[in-house]
Amino acid sequence: MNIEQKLSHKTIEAFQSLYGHTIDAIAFEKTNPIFVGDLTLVVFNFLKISKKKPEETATEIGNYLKANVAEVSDFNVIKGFLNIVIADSFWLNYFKDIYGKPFINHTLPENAPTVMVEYASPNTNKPLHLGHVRNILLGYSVSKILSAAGNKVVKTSVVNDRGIHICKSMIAWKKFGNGETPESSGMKGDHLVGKYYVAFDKHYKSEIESLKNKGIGEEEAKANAPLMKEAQDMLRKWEANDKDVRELWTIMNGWVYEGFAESYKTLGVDFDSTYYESNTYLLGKEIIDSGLAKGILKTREDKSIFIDLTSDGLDEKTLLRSDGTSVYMTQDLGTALLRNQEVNFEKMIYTVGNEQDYHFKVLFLILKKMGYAWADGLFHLSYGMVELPEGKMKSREGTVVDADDLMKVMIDTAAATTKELGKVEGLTEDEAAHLFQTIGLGALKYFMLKVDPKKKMLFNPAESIDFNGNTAPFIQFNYVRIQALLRKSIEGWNFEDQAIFTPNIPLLPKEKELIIKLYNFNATLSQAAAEFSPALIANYVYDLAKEFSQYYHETPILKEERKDLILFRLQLAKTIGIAIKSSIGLLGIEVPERM
RNA sequence: GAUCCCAUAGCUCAGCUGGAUAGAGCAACGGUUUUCUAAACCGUAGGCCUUUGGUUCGAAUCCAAAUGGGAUCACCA
Repeated sequence: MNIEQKLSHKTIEAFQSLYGHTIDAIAFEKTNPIFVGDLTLVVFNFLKISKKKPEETATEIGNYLKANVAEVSDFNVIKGFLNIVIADSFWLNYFKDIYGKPFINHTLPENAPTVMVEYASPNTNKPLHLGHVRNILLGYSVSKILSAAGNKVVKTSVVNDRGIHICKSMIAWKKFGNGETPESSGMKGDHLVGKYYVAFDKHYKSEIESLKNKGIGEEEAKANAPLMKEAQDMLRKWEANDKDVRELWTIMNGWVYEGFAESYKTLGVDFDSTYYESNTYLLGKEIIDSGLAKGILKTREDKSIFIDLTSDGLDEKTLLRSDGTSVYMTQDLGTALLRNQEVNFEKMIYTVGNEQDYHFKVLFLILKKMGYAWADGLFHLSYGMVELPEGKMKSREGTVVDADDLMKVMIDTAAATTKELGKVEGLTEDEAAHLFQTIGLGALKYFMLKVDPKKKMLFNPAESIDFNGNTAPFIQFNYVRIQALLRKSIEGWNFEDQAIFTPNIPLLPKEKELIIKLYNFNATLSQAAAEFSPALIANYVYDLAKEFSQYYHETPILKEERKDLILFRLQLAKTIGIAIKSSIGLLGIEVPERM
């Protein structure tokens, strides 16, 4: 039982004993820093029960708690606010309990619930871009958070490897590629395929123009341009399993996968499973049949099948076209069912942009209406678009901010800044490269994850590569500073061997604050897991690092004269280091040992 | 036309399960180092929390409407 629960419990007891009234729940909140105290109870709501003035009620409760709860050392009352002071010895004992223990328990209990997290979900006709980066970082971080919170997490991805888009790249490559390969060109595979996607677009547009010059209307020109005809023809051949088309498709997708793998590796993310739409696009018929049998789905006169959601405030949604082929929704229904059969998840998180809010609302509703119990565990982790400042980064037709370019810029900037600060001395080339990557990617990841997922975010290239203030490098720097402190201390004496704890040392206000921050780790983790929000972790770890930074400046540690204080401060610093590493690790960010 | 999301300092964002004087970072200005590594710390300045109404002892926070911004409403994915 934690201290809040104990206090709540005792407060309920107090109401019973003082006023003969039973209350269900009591919530303490953090005391506003401008007042003395750690936890505060607002008593306005209970005046009807006490039938006394706010001050009087608060004082009576305060007296009861002070007398009956050992940890309560004092209290004060201001208007209807009862501020409770928790004894330093409680915090010191708490610190003693957690010292040397990991913040995150990596061994899961037998009965840990299984959660599937989907993210990335790229198309195979072009490289990853800025939008994918936010998606991937969010999904990966949520996976880590859920895992740390005691779930068995299965990271998964759906690859959109079929359709007109990849046929466009294939056609363009056949016509203009002259057999170019990643090996022959030295280009990353996904970029090579993307290049032909852009080439298709360019030639397609000029075809449209020339048709329009012949007096053909825009719509007709778009539909009848020879290149588009060829792409559509290729898609039909693909669906008919044409040997040549399938072969080229396999080769070009293979290039893209190699490219993606490299990007994922640099980004430091991975997956436990991958679903390919070429395998799943026909799924969902099973659900359709069962839905028809249950009378949930209906057939129109033209044989198309739909579900009527108008009573739920939504529209009619078609699930099978009149020619019997399936649509996006059908495929998602089928994939959800397949995944549930395969991994038997309790929760399934879809990391997909908010432009698909409606799609997922409908998807989940249909599955619920179909009676699948697991449909209640489905969640759309919806995130806002990444916007760019106007006029920037739009120079190249057909490309937005490329993920690989972006990572390179971040790493290069980290290298330049590190060198400028003269911090590369004594590092081997490999060590330096790893450091630049840790800092550069850390900055990028933190920049994207510190913002509430559902909000759209502005990506300003100039500001995002800032390494000062509320950034990952600042947090990493504080971790590094702690490590330096620990290294220095070992030269003089081994504090580890003297882990004798003195619970009656004087605790500085900042030290108490830091211990409370450590104490809050578990609550923050639970909340982040419940809300699927890496931003909460980002805020937590920044606060912790900032508090430590202030503490470090105002408090001597190794220069302190009392040995027991040196010991305690080193132990505190060490524990904060572990907390920083654990927390920021939940964002997929590493910490260097030196920087 | 309908539905959904967003609106807090010049900029980027916290705070939103109602509480006491709304917080950070960046940018601006001024300080701190013969060092437990300054990618740091301290200070100054900067706010009608979009507007209007409602609920409440109490509203940035909850409700309603308005305004502004974004998204969605295919037998596309």
